[in-house]
Amino acid sequence: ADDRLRHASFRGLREDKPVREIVRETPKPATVAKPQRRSVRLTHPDRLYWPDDGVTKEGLADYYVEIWRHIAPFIVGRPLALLRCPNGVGGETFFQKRAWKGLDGNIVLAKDPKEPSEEPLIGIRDLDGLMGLVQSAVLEIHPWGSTLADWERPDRIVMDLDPGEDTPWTAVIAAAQETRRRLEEAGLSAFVKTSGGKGLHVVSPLTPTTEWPAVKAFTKTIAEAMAADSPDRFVSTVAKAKRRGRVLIDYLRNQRGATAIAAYSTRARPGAAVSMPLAWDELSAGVGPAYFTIRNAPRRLASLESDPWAGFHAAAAPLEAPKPRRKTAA
DNA sequence: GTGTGAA
DNA sequence: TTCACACAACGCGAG
DNA sequence: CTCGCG
Ligand SMILES: [Mn+2]
Ligand SMILES: [Mn+2]
Repeated sequence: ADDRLRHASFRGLREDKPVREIVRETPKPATVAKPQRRSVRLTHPDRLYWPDDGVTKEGLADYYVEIWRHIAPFIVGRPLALLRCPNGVGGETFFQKRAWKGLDGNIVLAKDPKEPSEEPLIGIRDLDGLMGLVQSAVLEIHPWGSTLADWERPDRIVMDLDPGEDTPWTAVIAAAQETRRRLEEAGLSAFVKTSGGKGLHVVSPLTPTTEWPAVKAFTKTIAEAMAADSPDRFVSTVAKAKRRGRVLIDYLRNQRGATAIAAYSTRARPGAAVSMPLAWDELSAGVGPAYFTIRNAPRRLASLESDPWAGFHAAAAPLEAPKPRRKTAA
């Protein structure tokens, strides 16, 4: 069913070239009952949150109900930073990390043990919580890398790969592969997703055994090594001036309190893209960072033989103290 | 999107 | 009752 | 210290 209008004026549209298995024709028989949207009522369900794309508030809720089982492990039980856009993309937007007056009852308060006198942070427990976020006009969900069960020991690393101006997409793919190599060399597994914006994220699941400062130091070492080994391809500092033609290896997502866009979260930009987990062999010129959207993501997930990130949580490994490179005799 | 307080 | 208005992050690294 | 950054 081809629904809702697409503005003909929206240029830069991907001409849905079928990319191998990325989005399959025949959906798998859908048998599992979808979780129903329950107690949370949406005000203004027909309000356009992505006006250029014809996506409404209710469309956003439908998307999250549909992909709930995929997104849940990445957003439940963690402090969340939120990007809210009550008037949709194009209207005023603001980040919010602390509880507010009148927040939905399904959104939980989480007092940061490191700042007992501050307002609590925000979390969710279940689909109703996510629906509460939708009702609050949350268009982007940015979780911490650690959980409410263990604030100080992250259970994932994110290497955020951002192309500079004039950096070809193939260079971002190469950066992801190089990042993967180095993470695996350290005994970790590495998974890749589009960011829904301009780049890629390489994500490693961790067993939460190492505290933030050591985790950050580890990721900084990787970023700086990459920049040192290929100064023409990579930079590890955020200053934009030096990025042209290169890829920023942004390791600073890996600090206490820092966040990165969640897998499957929508982005508050024209196009209604989402951050989409991929298999490594799906990386290609034809699948850009914003290829997957609210519209085509559910189709992809319903038709995939196997979720490329199915093994994500089982693949968690401890971050070992960096081994001495090789022991030199004597 | 929501609570507040003035009109 | 209506409506204008305020409010909703913040820490880090570079220079 | 201010500024840019995400
Ligand atoms: Mn970044
Ligand atoms: Mn990025």
